[in-house]
Amino acid sequence: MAMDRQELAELLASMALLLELAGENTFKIRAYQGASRTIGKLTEDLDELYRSGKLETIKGIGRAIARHIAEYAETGTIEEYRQLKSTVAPSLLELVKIPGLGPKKAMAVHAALGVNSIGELEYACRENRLIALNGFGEKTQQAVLRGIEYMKKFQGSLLLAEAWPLAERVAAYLLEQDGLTAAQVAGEVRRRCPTVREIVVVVQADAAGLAALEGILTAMPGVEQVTSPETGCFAATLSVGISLLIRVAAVAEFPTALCLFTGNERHVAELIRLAGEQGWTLAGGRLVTADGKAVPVAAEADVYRKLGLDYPEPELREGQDEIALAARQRLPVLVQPGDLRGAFHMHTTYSDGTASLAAMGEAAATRGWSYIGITDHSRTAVYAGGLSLGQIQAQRQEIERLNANRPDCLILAGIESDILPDGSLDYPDDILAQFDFVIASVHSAFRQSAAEKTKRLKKAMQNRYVTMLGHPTGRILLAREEYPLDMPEIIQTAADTGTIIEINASPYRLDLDWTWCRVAREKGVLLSVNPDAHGVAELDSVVYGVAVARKGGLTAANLLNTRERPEMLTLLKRKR
DNA sequence: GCCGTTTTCGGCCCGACTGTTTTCAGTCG
Repeated sequence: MAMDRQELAELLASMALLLELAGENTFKIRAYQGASRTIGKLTEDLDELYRSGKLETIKGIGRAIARHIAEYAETGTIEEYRQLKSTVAPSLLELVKIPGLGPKKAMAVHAALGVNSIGELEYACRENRLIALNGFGEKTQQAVLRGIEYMKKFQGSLLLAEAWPLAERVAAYLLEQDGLTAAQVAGEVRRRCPTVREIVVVVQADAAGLAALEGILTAMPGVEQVTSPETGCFAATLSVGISLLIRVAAVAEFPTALCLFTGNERHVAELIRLAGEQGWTLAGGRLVTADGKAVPVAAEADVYRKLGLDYPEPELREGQDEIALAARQRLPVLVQPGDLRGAFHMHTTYSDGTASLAAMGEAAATRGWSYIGITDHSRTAVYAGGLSLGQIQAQRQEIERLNANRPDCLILAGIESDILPDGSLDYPDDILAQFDFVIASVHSAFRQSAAEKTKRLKKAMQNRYVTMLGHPTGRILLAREEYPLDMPEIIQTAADTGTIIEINASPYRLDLDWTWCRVAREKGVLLSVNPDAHGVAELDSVVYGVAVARKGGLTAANLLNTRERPEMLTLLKRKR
């Protein structure tokens, strides 16, 4: 059986963290970190290297780590990892997740104060006990408290990319049970919200199915504490930490119930108000006329039709202007994943990606794309292996070779250039001019004021070689707040300068947020759904970016990478 | 733990930022 290169890389990285928490020497830790990176980015066949006994020819892999890899190849695990894990206090692994608390400080509070959990750490802060420790002070204690607050805020939420497949699994599981004849995901997941607090599934059940449901849920893997707050409704906590809500509908009521449990509160209130205007009631899975007759509803779209509305896609049902648009037959025709002709913003083994340039091109072609834009990191991003001037040349030459051999998917040579604190880029214009396109992104000096940051981004967009603005707000969902920014002014500048704004489709970012998409659209700003892929599989993140675009009411015409190749190439050059 | 030799140990990778410090350690990207 072939080795899972990514899993092995993660295993080695975990060993590095465990060694750090075990107080091992820095250089040993670095060796494991380096080996992890090397394995993650390896382009040669790892199994072949193992079979031929050549693991140690890889730079950064010596005798000890080669032995670990061999063990992994044979057994799928590494014994020393298991031992390390058993010697390091599990609470330390919890504590290092707090932003601002690294391994050293986590070890200090654990060793000196006996802190064994995040809760205990918070208590110790409130008791003012951290400031007594060496290297700690008032500000560090405050920072730790802020970090804890921040973590708490995100407890009970999952990324869409985690919640979506989970919700679909729950629905599929329920559908297999006797007496349950339909099950569909509703709520935040169906609306494709970037983060999800509650999974909602609407099931259609007969009387027997309803009676059995509590037992079915209790027996479901990953479910804790099932309650039934009202008839036809079951609530549970999932072991992943978010809640699950099951809404039961009778056969004739399923489509209406699905509608009522998909839209957000404002959307549904608006529907109920519209029904009320004609003396009807909309509740409990039924639409009832003034004289008490149930309006027949065979599908969700019928609910809207009976109320005089076009069908709004679930993503739009956020109680913005979608009802008004639906009433005037003015809903946008939302972009779909199949509309994409290619993608920009992806990394290769030249910087911090895990797949080679050739592999990314191959993967794009198998997805039916007719172009991709490679953007490795620029030289300021030393931590991410940013490209030197020499590497830029080498990469361009390789791209030209690949393009000569593979005309179906054109590879464009781009760069993700860092926007420096003063708004200039980290290559001079004559270098930038050599790229087919440039994505400009912020990766440093996050703590500027809103005014400084806005000025910084505006200056970058005013550079004629900056084709796109990358992840505009810098947020990491459930981990890092977006930095303060005058977003309307940023969007206006994009419009004025012809800069394309990225919808970063990484499920950890989804940045630009969907709420700004409509503003961009109204200003005539072109957007691009960019996977920000660091490996082949992450190219499929575009699905999440398309979800953002759809939620923001965008059509295929609002996006760059829905265009056929010639038009796309023209648009890339329009600032130059 | 890895590397590279001037063959058997000594050095190993970056820069900004912050906070706790009198000269540096820890964290982060």
